[in-house]
Amino acid sequence: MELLRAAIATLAESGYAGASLRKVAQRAGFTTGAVTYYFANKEAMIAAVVEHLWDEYDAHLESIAGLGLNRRLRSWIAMNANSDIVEAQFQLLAQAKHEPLLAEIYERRYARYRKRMAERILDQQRTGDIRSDIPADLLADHISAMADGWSMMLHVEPKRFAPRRLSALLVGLDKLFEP
Amino acid sequence: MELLRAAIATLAESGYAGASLRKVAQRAGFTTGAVTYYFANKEAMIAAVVEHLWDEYDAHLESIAGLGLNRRLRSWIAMNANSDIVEAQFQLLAQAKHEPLLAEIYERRYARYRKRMAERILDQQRTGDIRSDIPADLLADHISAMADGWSMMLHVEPKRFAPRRLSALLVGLDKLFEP
Amino acid sequence: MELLRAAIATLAESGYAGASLRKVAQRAGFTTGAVTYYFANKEAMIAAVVEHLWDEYDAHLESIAGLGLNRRLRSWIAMNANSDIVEAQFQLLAQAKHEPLLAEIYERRYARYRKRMAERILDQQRTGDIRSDIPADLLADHISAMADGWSMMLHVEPKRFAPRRLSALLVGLDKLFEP
Amino acid sequence: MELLRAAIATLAESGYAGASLRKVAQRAGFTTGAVTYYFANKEAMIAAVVEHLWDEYDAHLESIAGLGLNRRLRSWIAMNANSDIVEAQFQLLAQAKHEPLLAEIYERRYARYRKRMAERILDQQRTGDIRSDIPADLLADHISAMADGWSMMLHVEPKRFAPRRLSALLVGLDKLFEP
DNA sequence: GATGAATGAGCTTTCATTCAT
DNA sequence: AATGAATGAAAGCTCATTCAT
Repeated sequence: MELLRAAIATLAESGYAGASLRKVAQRAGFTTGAVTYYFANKEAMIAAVVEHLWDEYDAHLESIAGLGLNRRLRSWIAMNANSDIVEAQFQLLAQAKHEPLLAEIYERRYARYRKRMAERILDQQRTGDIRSDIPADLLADHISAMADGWSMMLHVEPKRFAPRRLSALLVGLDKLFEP
Repeated sequence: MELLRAAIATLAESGYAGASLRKVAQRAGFTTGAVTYYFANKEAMIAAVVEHLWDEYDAHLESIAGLGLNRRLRSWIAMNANSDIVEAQFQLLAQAKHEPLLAEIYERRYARYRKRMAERILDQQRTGDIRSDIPADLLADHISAMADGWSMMLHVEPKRFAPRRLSALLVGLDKLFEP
Repeated sequence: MELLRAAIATLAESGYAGASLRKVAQRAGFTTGAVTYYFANKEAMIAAVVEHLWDEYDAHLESIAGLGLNRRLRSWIAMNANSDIVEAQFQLLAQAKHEPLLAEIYERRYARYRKRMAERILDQQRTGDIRSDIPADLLADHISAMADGWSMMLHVEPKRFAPRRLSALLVGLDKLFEP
Repeated sequence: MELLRAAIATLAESGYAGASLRKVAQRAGFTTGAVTYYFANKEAMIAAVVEHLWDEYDAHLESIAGLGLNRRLRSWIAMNANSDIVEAQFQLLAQAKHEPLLAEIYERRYARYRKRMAERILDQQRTGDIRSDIPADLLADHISAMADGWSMMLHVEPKRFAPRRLSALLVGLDKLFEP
């Protein structure tokens, strides 16, 4: 829906504290009343946004599932830079710790996300693309933590992700995880 | 100062959006007016909090500088679980993207923090405790990203950091970084 | 609108410094939020009040345009005494020097007001009711300054405007301006 | 005293609504506490300021008492433009209507001021410099009203007081009041 | 004689929410 | 299906005032 997209853009642009219903509605071309017409209240809208974000996130990851780790990371970084998805996710995650409803959603979907990643890594361990001396679920945890950390810093320390530096980081990663 | 401590606790408890001057003042046993007496405005208070947080964070890292990577990570995770420092940092970092003043502070102090970590890793590469086929500054980046990612998820997915699981993760880490 | 009327009454009663949105809203039977619903902010409300005041002021002057100078002044003084218009104007004028937006409105409307007055005086110069040895625009300036001065003092020195004294002042005025 | 001077300058610069004790104290190089040390409260300070302003105003008028009407007005206009006295007076007068203590002071000193002006005009009527067909006290009222009106508009409509226009206005005035 | 810490009331403004239409 | 008027609570902030030192 239009409103969800507007909410994501607003979250990415203004942060959670700055994402008022007013702003969201205005960006979508509605009045504030419309938002509370479609959603019971703000919390409900935010919850819908989170689910929607995860759907989009999962879809993107699915679309690059066949690629190698390095390629996947590059594609993921491109999404970070060019879409509001990850930034909005980050803002909502920061809020999730103080809203049980959000926390529940994140716990559930994050677990599923990491399970899939573990499966993918297991595949690559079988084909010999990734080291096998560490269980796949642990590696999935290591990698997703690193990804979270980078997405967290992307807009605060942009220099850290300049193309050349980024390549070096990914080369390093390859070495860390190669058999 | 009392107010800084109260601000950190409030940030950790209520998040950035919920950390009003009123709440901070009340927790410290002051009235709202006292906060604006000591700080020109909220932005100034937040900036003071950030600097203070980094001072404490740095002090803690300094105190465990001599230990091995594994020990350092364990101590760092203990701090995450038992102190408000990291949670408050996370809340402020989420806001930093939308407040240039904060962003500037984070950029400066984060760079310094990662530089020190790289020096420490270089030491351990020389003593043969850490693999040397990847430059120390890249490894510092990998590790700090992972640390950021974990601190980000600590309160949302507590199960991910149950003692047994945590040990496994750290064993995995050791393997990733050992020569 | 109700709010504009309430604002004018509040300005007249409490002065600019004492005319809070709270008071205005309360007098109009609204909550404070209603004021900021109709006006973007206080400055916008004040600007709307000023334009409204001038509209009413102009309408009154128009309604007495056909009368002689003496009659016009008497009618104008009656308005001063019985309506909040002039007192509110005075309060806002005092503030205009420190708010460019207000200053601009006053400059524009005052110029128009004095231009009309000059036209009226020119008419009376042609009919021989007012002396012609001084240009009409200068006389308009003299008279409007006097009117401003009196409206300024009306509520501070009420004795100065007791009926008998007032008549004497107007007789004097007639002599000053008669051919 | 330093504080009185600072208060006058602040009133002229920021208007009554903007003249906080903070600003006054700061301009005088004191702390806010010092103001309430010297004066019982804000009202008392304002009252002291008003008396001081009148003293200075009277002193200035005394110093030009011997000059002709036209000269006196020119000197008075110069004071308006170059000193804070008249502007501060104006701001306080606007407030006087809502503070009985101020109103009382203004009533008393304004009466005295106009009495002296009437005496001076009487002198000039005797020497034949001013028309005698209107009683001096009425003329004093007419002139002081005009002066009030001009001082009120000086900073709002500066164009109205450009040198050339001003001269024309004063020539007109001379004609109005000449025998 | 003057400061500096602190208060508490009040200010403008923003916001989520309600509800008649 | 959606608007627009209005609310009421809470926010950041300013201010006059108090008082121990």
